Amino acid sequence: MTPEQALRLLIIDDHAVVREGLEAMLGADPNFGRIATAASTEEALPICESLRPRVVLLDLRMPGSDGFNALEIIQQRWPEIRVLVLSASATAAEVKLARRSGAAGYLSKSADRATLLEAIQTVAAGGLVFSQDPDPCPSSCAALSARELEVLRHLGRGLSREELGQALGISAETVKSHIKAIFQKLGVADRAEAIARAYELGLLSAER
Amino acid sequence: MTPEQALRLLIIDDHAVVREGLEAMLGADPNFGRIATAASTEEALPICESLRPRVVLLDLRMPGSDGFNALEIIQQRWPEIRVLVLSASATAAEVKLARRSGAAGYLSKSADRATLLEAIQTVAAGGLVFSQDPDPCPSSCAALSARELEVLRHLGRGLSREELGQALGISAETVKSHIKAIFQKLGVADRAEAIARAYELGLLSAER
DNA sequence: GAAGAAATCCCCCCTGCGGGGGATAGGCAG
DNA sequence: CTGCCTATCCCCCGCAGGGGGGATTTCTTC
Repeated sequence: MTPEQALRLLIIDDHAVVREGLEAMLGADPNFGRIATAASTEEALPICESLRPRVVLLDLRMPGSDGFNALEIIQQRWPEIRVLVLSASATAAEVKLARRSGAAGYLSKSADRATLLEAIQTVAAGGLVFSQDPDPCPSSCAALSARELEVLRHLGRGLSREELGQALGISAETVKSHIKAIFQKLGVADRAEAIARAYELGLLSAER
Repeated sequence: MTPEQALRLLIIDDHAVVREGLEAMLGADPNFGRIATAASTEEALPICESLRPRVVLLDLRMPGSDGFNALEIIQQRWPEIRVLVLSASATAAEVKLARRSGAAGYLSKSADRATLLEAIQTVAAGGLVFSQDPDPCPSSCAALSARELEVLRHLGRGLSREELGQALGISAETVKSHIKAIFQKLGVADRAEAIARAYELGLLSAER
């Protein structure tokens, strides 16, 4: 493989162990050229500009700036960059969202080395890697509407219907309707269970 | 360093990336002897028996069997093994619990290579590593008691006070007391906010 | 042994929550 | 044009949830 064909790679992950680990794993492979690392979105953008990596390995769960944020920015500025999302937990909703946001692939960190290498090659070649969908949604997994998701987030902040209505500029009764719909779609009975389910499904994320 | 002094190590983490990553990082260091890896508690125990590692690197967040589970079992069977806990998020409550469960150290995955190596050396030497507490708890971060944590988990399942009381074999009034204490310690106003805060603090985990 | 925390149980009170039943308007697809 | 979905708003009603007071026992910790 000539140097021109060497695959330039950027790893974005806030965990040093994962960064150095991936670097060590992939650096040994002759297929890869320069491998750069970044611990945050802010750090990553200038590197994208200068290095112009073919593939970016991106961790979605990062404190501060959301991983989705980075994904969208990168896809907007450099559409030719192939983003392979690495995530600790593969929620169906997250995979879907990542796909829609322009990711070329989605891989669990539980994936072994061979799977990872193959996935990188695939996305570098222009392919998609959204193989395994362990789909944690049992049935009737109707997606929440944007409004409902917004209401859900406010529920997690402990707002009452009245407060929530003021926050969104709608009446408390409307809030009630949304909450009712949320309960039905998530198959839960009260707010607490709704929040728990939302975290399990990845609709809400712990890292903020 | 003679072979007898070489530090035998066991890495327990369900993420292949982290496992191979750590192995690659540490394998290069001449201080270490054999390095074994395990993806689960079940896998780890026989390795502990045969390898008798001086240090175990343990990821607390593992699906299926809880990381704490592994920690307690290892400390009970092989008290001489030094367990260094590696976790994605360093919650004060988790650090405390790990310490009480017999861990020799607690390190965030965000720690850099040098910090990690130093931490391993320290715990291997019999020292403790509970250095940095970036303490995500702003103030009055009293740790939840075991009972309160149990109540909290049931809250996330949508149980009423009465149901929860029956589940735990106590009266609904006692449940109320526990919930009250939880609200106070977490600084929240209702169940939904409590669940959200619990996920943010890592008291509850999306991986189950 | 005193102090403290944790776990258990009890009282009153009142507000907000959630279930049930609606209605109206807009948008988008068939 | 006729559904279908979403978002918006309204009513009644009963009870669980949460705030405010307590109390007792056990256990650890100093």
